Amino acid sequence: VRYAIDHKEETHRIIVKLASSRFRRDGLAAVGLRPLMADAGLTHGGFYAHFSSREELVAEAIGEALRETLNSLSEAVAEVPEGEGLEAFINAYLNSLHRDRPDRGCAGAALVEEMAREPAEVRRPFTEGIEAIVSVLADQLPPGGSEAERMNRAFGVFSLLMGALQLSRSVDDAGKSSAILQSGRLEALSLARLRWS
Amino acid sequence: VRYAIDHKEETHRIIVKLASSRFRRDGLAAVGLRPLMADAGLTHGGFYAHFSSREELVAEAIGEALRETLNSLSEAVAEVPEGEGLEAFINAYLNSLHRDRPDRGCAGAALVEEMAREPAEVRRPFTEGIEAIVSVLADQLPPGGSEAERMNRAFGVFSLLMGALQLSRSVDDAGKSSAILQSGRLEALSLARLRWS
DNA sequence: TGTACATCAGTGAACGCGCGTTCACTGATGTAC
DNA sequence: TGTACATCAGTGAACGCGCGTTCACTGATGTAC
Repeated sequence: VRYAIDHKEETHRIIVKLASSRFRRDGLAAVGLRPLMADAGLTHGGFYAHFSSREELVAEAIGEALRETLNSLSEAVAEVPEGEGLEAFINAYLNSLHRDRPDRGCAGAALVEEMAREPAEVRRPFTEGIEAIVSVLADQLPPGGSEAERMNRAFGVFSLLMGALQLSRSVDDAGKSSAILQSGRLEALSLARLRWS
Repeated sequence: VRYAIDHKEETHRIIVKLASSRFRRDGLAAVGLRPLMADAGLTHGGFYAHFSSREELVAEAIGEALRETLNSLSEAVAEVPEGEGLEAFINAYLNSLHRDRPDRGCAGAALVEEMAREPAEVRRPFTEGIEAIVSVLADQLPPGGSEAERMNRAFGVFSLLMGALQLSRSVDDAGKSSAILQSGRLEALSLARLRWS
């Protein structure tokens, strides 16, 4: 079969996007190449025309997932008037829709544990993606503080948001899950608004 | 072979303890029953004399892991004078030793993502274990606030600690990892000491 | 214009491997007589 | 006291299955002549 000039690039892009969703939904370990390629409308043998190994796909998919999250959080912040970006960020991150759709959500919350066991090739795009997201949050903090202080606080608030989202997904009771989301938003906001020391 | 009366119970206990370490270190998915039983000095066939399925082991091991963490955090708090329990808890949770030994550490930080995909049988002991740990933290908060407010704040602080520990394990740079631990301790302490509204 | 050929994204059988689970069997000891 | 037997935690071969990876092959199209 002879294809259009950009056909292969397009296929590559589709596989990465699909993988970034599957990895977030099922975890890195649970995604097989055969079902993945089948979902993309292909057979498994073609995989190695696009990637040298499964690990290369993981690295690309992590980057893609965090880029999506960065974009959607940046949009949520950009949509509201000056000064309301902090609440917009927190509300966009910690809500029941994000809890229920990990496949479209933050790859940090979905994959951070598995990242700890991955080689540098995979951890690098992860680290960069997380830092970019935390930087957006740092920009929404109240004025004041040094750049380092602002990043430290943003990392703290982001850790809280990520941890609370994970707990809301894992707890064995719908009421407890909602309570974690709601109190998480309040506590994150309180910490983010703490005066600079 | 005929064994001592409590021999089987002892073997059962050893398998659960070993599994709780392996699960935390390698993730639920990566632990096979054959290597696990071999580590316990047994062959894989004997597994089903102790557990009806792998899932039953997972549920028991989660409970065991969280009980260990509860005990070690309770001890850390009990060792210091009245009023210093909060700092003791935070410092015991967010440090480089805990970061580097997930197999002996908090099962929340190590397994919360995988819990989200497990059946109720496994999520129940997880939820109970996390609540017990958060209760210990709530008891260390400064006086004031309703019981609900205290638990909400404790959940916020614990989310921060857990998220920061995970990020410190996943980031691709030793300096960044240390910075996350240190700023995490400070931010967690600031949030925990916020006056009650 | 018509024909032969090169291209190359994608196909699918095959590789060795480890997985969870089942089950007929082992064999050292305590018990019954 | 001596012998036959029941117990049962643990053994290890076997089951079907999906995994990541390799590789000889396909076949519709664009290009060369």
